Amino acid sequence: MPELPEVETTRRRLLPLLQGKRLEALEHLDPRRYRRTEEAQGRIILDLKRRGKFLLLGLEGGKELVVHLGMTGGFRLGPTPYTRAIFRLEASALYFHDPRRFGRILCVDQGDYREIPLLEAMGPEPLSEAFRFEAFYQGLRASLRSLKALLLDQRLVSGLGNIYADEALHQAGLHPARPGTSLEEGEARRLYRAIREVLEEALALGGSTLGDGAYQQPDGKPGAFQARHRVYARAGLPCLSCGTPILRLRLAGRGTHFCPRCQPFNT
DNA sequence: AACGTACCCTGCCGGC
DNA sequence: TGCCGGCAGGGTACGT
Repeated sequence: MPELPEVETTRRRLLPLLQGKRLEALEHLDPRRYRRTEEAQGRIILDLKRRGKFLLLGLEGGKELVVHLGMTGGFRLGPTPYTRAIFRLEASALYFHDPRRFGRILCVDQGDYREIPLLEAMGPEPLSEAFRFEAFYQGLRASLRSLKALLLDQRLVSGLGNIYADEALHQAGLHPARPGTSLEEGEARRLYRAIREVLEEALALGGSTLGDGAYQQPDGKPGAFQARHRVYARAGLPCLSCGTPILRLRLAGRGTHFCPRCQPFNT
């Protein structure tokens, strides 16, 4: 579920609750998904960073706790029927809520991501200076894969998931099935800009909360960006730009939404 | 190496 | 009403 805007919002809310606190215990009953957590126990939490959709808790003594929320993971201030792990702090606790159990927690030596190849291969942060148009364009041009698949891949650019990939492609006016090799420089430029704009706007609104409200912040607050979705989960509804019904197809194994008029395959 | 597909989990929703 | 298939925002493990 959570993509860059949701994970970054989570990081900002969590930081004041975690920084400088001692992680007295990390309780759970699932050593397969939450690995070596005992190595994190008893350590002071120094900082909380984000890389792509990963949260990175820096711990004293050179350890690091890597957290991925998966599709339905999130932190809560109190227990829920789907609490899978509990972070015990000195005078408080944080509850890791994850109905589908796709989330992962792993304690590593700081910066040692050999067990997490995706984190090692992670592309640049789209809202940072490290995201360079030239490298992005060359990466697109080098692949026959669809734009949708390339945006979800995390290696060309990090942090996009199904929602923001669809929204960025719509804003750029590009058909999600276009192969990377087919992009002209001006089209790639539009996509590059659209990615930054969509993510920035979503971040400013605290991300997206869909349907059952699976995603919310520790204090229970939902995001507000879902009201701004222009294609995602709008199959059959009129395009907000031109009125043509939004289409849905399966691409890179995921539901993909686009406007056939604003995002024609041929340019 | 680079693709696609199945799979991991659980809940919900629509159709019959 | 009840059941069943399909679907869901993430990533990985395979096969080709």
